[in-house]
Amino acid sequence: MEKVFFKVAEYFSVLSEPSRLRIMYAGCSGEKSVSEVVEMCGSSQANVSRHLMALHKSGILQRRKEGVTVYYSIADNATVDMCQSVCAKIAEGIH
Amino acid sequence: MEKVFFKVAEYFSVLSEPSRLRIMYAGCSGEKSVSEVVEMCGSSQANVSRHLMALHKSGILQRRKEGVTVYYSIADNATVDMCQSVCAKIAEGIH
DNA sequence: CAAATATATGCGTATATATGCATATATTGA
DNA sequence: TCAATATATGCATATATACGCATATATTTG
Repeated sequence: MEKVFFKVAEYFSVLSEPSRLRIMYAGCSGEKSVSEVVEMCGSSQANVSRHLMALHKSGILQRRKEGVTVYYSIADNATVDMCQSVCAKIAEGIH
Repeated sequence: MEKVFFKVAEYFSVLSEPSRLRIMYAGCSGEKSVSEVVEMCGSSQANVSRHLMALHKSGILQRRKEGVTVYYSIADNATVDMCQSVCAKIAEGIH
């Protein structure tokens, strides 16, 4: 199955952007609306919205709409654990 | 530490290319020379060399030179385990 | 319905990078 | 030293995408 390489690459690709990792980090403390993430991350609303959507489409974040507000939350703890492992590995390297 | 986001992103970025994942897969069966990887992956020598170098610089592959031949091997089993976990997750999704 | 608020998206641009091609570099052997 | 082999790299190009900006869409409230 040659397609798996592309799927896996696509998955890692979602996690290969500092902005999206910042958003993931913001999400670690619980469900957040788009505006809340915007405030926490200091990026533009348009970009945050796009990044959240990307994380959602890849299955990493859940999306819930309540009125005009959209809430995103971690759907896949395995991904967060993975990010933390990598963080730890890198922190080791820095010391 | 804001820099961590960039470091982690950079790490995932190395794994976000099908060609490099193919090379990683080739490396799973043990140490390989550049030519061997070229033959296994069907990509050009120039590209394979560059990808191997990238994987080496990120600390995922080890590099050993013996005469004119350069051998690369998995230096970081954690990364391979991670790739396999992601593979499994994706395989689930496909069914 | 009009205004305000929250979110998503179209478009242009700048930047990163994967690849092909040619070539440089290094090592071995005749 | 010259040729052959293995690997690395410079350069041009095509493609992907993050971002800013403006705007569309949806929902609530007056």
